[in-house]
Amino acid sequence: MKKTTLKEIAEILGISISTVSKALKDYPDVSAKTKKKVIDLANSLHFSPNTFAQSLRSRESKTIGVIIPSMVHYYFSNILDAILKECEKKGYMVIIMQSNEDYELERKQISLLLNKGVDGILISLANSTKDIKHLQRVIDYGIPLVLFDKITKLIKCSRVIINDIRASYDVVTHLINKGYERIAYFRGGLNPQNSIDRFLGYKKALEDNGIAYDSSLVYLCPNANYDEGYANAKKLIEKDKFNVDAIYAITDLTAIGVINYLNEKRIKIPEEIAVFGFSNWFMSSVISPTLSSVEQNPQNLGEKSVGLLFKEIESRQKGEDFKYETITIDTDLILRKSS
Amino acid sequence: MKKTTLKEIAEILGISISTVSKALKDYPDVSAKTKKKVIDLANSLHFSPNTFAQSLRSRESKTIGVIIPSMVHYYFSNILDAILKECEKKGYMVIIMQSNEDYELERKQISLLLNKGVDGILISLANSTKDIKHLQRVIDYGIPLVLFDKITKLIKCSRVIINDIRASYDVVTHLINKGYERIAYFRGGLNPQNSIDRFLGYKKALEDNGIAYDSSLVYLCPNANYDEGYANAKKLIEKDKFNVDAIYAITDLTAIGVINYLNEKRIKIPEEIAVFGFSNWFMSSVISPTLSSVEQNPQNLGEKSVGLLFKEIESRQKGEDFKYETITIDTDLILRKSS
DNA sequence: AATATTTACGAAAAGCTTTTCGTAAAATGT
DNA sequence: ACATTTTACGAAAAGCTTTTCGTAAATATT
Repeated sequence: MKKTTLKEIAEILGISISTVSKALKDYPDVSAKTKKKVIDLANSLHFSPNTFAQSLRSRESKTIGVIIPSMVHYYFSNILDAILKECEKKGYMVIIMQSNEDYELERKQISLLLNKGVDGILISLANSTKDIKHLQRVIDYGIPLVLFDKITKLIKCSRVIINDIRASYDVVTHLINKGYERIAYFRGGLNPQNSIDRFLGYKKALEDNGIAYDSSLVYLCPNANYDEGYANAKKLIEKDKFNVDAIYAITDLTAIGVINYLNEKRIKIPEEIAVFGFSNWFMSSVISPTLSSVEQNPQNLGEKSVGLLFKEIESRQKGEDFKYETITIDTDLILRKSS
Repeated sequence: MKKTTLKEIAEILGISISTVSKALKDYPDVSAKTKKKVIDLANSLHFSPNTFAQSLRSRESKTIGVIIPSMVHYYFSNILDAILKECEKKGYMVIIMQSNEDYELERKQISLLLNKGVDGILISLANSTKDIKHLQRVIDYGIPLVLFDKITKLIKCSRVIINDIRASYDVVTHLINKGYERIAYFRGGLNPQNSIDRFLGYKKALEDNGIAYDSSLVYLCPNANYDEGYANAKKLIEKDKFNVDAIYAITDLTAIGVINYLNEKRIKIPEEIAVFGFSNWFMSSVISPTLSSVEQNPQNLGEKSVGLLFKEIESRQKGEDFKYETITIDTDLILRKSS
C-alpha cells in the first residue's frame, strides 16, 4: 500500500495538481463542484500530504526537540509528560534525547536537532556543560530555544526555573523553626546552577537565623543518588553523630539513602536527626518515615517551558518580535514525618 | 544565519550542484582536486544536507516512533532509556508519544507517525485497545512494527515480551514453598494480555500445588496504582483478615499501597501477611519492609525491541525478506523482606 | 594517426507540495 | 453587442538533494 499523492488524485480526476492542492486547502478559486470531487476522492484514498515535501517547502517540521540529562527520573519524566501533553494539543511531535550528563553528547544532539530542522528546542543542561557555543548556534540559526530547570545565564533566551535559592531557604528556615540547629547539607555537584542555588539558600537561611555556617557539615553528592546519600550518612554518623540534628539533601533519592542508613542504625527520625529532601519523588510519600520534601511542580514547569517555546515560534511565524522571558515556578514545602 | 545548500557551494566554486553532491559523497567520478575544494568549503560553511530534501527523495527519515501508555512510570522510562540509547548509537531519532491508555489517542498517534514518515514504530498498547485496524495499517503501509510488553497476538509482527505466566507462576510457587496458602491476588485490568497472563500464572501455580483457586481472593486493580492497592487491602482486611496469609499484586506500586495499609494496621509483614509485587520498581528496595518483586529487565526489553525493529528496517532496505520474531525476556525473582 | 577507453563533469529528472501568476472562459455591466 | 469583471483553472517555480545518463576532453591502445 503506497501513499497517495496529489499527482495521483489529479490524474484520476483529469485536473491539475495545483487545483487538487488548492481544493484541499479550501482556496477560494476552486469551484464547489471540483472541491467536492477532490475531497471525496482524497478521503477515499486516505490521502494525506507528504510531510517531507511540506517541510521542505515551508521550512517547518511541526516537531520540537527536547534534551534532558536523563529519562529515568521522576522529576524529568513528569516534565516530559507535561511537554508531551501540550505538544499533543498543538499538533507538534517531540523528539526526545538524553545527554546522560555528557557535554559532548549534548553538543552532538543539538547539532542533530538543528539538522533535523526542528521548530524549537527545549533543553535542560548536563552538569558538565559550561561552554555554551552549541546553544549560541541554536540562537544564531534562528531556532527558538528554551532552557528549563538546569540552565545557564550566559545566553539570551527564555528560561523556566524554580527558585532554588528561595525553596532551599524555606526548607532550612523550617528546620530552624522546628528547633534544629546543626543542619548538615548533602549538596549536589559544584557546577549545576540549581545545585549552587540550593546551597546558597541553605547558607543564607543559616545566616539570617544567626547560625554560623560550618563547612564540615557539608557533604558532596555529585551524582545526587541513593548511594551517595547512604555513604555520606555513614561517614557523617561515624564522625559526627552527636553534633548533627538534621540532614537536608539535594534530592529525595539521596535523602532516602540517608533515611535508610539511619533506620539501619536505629537512629530515630526526626527525634534524633530530621531529614529533608527535595523534588517530592513519589516514593517519599511511601517510605518510612515519610520524607519531607520540596514540590517543584514539574508538570507546571513542563507546561510553562513548552508554552514559552510555542509563544516564540508563533511570534516568529507572524514576524513579530519576541521578548525573552524567564518564568519562575512556585515550589511548595511538603511537610511529612521526617522533619 | 542561514543553512548552506549545495547550490551555494556550487555557485561559489563555479561547478555544478551534482558535482558538489557527489564530491561530498565520495563518488569515484569526481577528481581528487575538486573533492578537496568542495569538502573544504563545505566544512568552512558548516554545510549539512537538508534532511527534508533527503527524506523526500529517499523516503527515509532516520526517525522512529515510540508509543507508550505513560511516561511517568519506572518500568516504561527504563524501556525508553534503553531505546533512546540504542537509537543514539544507530543515528536514529526518536519521536515519543503517550497514549494515556486511550485507544482513540493511540489510533491518532499511529496516523500521525505514519504521516510523518517514520521508518518504524515501537508500541506498547493501551489497555483499552482491542481493535487492531490501526496496527494493520502500519503493516499495510510497509512500516516495520514491533510490539513490546503490552501486545496483541492478533497481528503479524515482531514482539518482545516477558513471560508473564511463567514469572507469575514462579512468584506464587515461591510463596507456596514458603508455606503461604491463602494467597490473595490483586490483579490488573481484564484486557491487557500481561494482566491476563499474570493471573493465569497465579492460578496455574495454585492448581499445580493442590491449592483450590478461590475467586473471593482476587481483587481487581484496573489502574494498577497505589490507591487501588491501599483500598483493596483495606477491603480485604476488613472482610477476610484471618483468611489470607499473602497478597500478591500486579505491580509494585499497588503492592506498596498494600504494605502501607498493613503497616498502618500494624499487621506484620511477612509474618502475618506476606506481600509480593511485580516490576521491581526502585522504591521497592527502599521501603519498609523491602518488597519482593519480579525484575522484568526493562533495559533488556527496550534493547531487544529496538534491535528487532532495526533488523526489520535493514532487511527491507536490502530487499531481503524478514521473519517476524517473538523474543521473551527473562525475568528474575527478587526476594526481599516482604515474603 | 586513428580508434577505444577512461576521466570528470553537468544536465536533468524525480521526490511532492505550495503558491504566485497568467489566462481562457464565463458572467456581469452598460 | 461590446467592455469589464469575475470565476476557475493550469503552468511553473521554488524548496534541496540524489542519481542516472550523456558527453566532451583527456588518456591509452593498436
